[in-house]
Amino acid sequence: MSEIRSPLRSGPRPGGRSLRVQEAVHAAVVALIEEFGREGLTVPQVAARAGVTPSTIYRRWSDIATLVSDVAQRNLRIDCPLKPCGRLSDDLPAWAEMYQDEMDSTPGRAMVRDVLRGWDGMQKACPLLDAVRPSIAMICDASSEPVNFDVEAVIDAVVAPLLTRMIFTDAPLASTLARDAAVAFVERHSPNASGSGRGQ
Amino acid sequence: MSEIRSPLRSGPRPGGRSLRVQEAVHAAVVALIEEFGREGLTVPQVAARAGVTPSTIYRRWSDIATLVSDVAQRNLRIDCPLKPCGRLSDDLPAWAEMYQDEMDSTPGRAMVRDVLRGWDGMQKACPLLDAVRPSIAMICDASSEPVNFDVEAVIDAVVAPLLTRMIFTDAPLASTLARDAAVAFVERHSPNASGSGRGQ
DNA sequence: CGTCTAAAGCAAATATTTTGCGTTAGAGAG
DNA sequence: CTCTCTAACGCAAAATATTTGCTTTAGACG
Repeated sequence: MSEIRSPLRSGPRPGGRSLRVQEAVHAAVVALIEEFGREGLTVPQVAARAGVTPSTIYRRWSDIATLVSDVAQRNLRIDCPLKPCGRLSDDLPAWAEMYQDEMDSTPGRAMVRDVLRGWDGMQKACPLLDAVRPSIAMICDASSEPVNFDVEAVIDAVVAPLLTRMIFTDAPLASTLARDAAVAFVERHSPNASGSGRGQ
Repeated sequence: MSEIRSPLRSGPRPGGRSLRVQEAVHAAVVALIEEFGREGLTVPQVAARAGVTPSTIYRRWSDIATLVSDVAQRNLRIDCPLKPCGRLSDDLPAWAEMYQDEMDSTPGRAMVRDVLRGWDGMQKACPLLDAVRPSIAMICDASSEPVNFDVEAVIDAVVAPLLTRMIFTDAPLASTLARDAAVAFVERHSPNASGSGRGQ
């Protein structure tokens, strides 16, 4: 198999001009948000900065919320610069803490907000969970002991409470919220768990 | 202490005209959404139906997303028509199933979407969790056995995974998702739990 | 190199949002 | 009860944003 010329194959006219326009528009959104903030960002502004006409943007993204949501998704890159040591009771809590720090920050929250503004209520809001699975899987794979749970269980136990409380709670999150959840989760699934224990 | 005359005390001019305007506007939003759907709903439309001028709406709510979000919050009334029998292993899963049915329905999802559109990323998106706590507390109170967990733990274990997967997942939810989570949760906290077991 | 078309440009037509200023309802004092 | 005072509303003009019909262009494919 020789190399594929076009890197994308989604739309009918993927390469060339369309791509350039998309990149220019995305770059303009990033630049303008960084410069003036998300508030008051308008399509004509973005169009001017990107060097395209507003109608181009309206036809492709329909409105500013969708566009910003699109950009936010592209830029969600919570890479996991984590070197698993092989012990789940260390690795999972460490990752959880890092993840919380990323998400519960000004840019993290802004990303979630922007992405959610473009959500239609039916299809998923964004590949946020997809972005997280590889990190969790990597940690599980690195475990020296057998793992008796799957990635989805980790999402339910540590990611879900974090996101839910970020979005639907007023008070600032306890800084160890995700870490604690991860610790409890690992404890619960360790082979020599004592059972019942205390709540939470 | 004698009775307070004004039922509201938030704004500087709470009763009378302001209140009438707010009610008319809210009613107009509800009616128009029911009639034509959320798509394409505009401030001028709402204003016309409510019998007020657009500028009134703009000054009070700033934009249609905020207004719709506001309305959605007022109408979130997931009442719990549930008669606890006193056994957590029955009551909690039953409630969880009912809750999922409410939330993962067309109107439920629309409500969450609308509410989230108005979220600013910092303060909580809506009192969704507050609305849920009383139901859980009622079930716990009705339990004939001692309860060794708190309401927040239930939110983390059953509500959070449900909401997170509704929002950040593509595939339709398993209809027993919340129920299963509740069953596992109760099991985990039952006095005679066997411990480790298999994950999820 | 020529054809064919999705996507971009352009500009006129609409629709919306913003704003300044006059008006009104209703709370509170006397 | 009447008077005063002001937050919130109405109105209309101005400023912006959005939609739309038609033309032009880039680039995929034969």
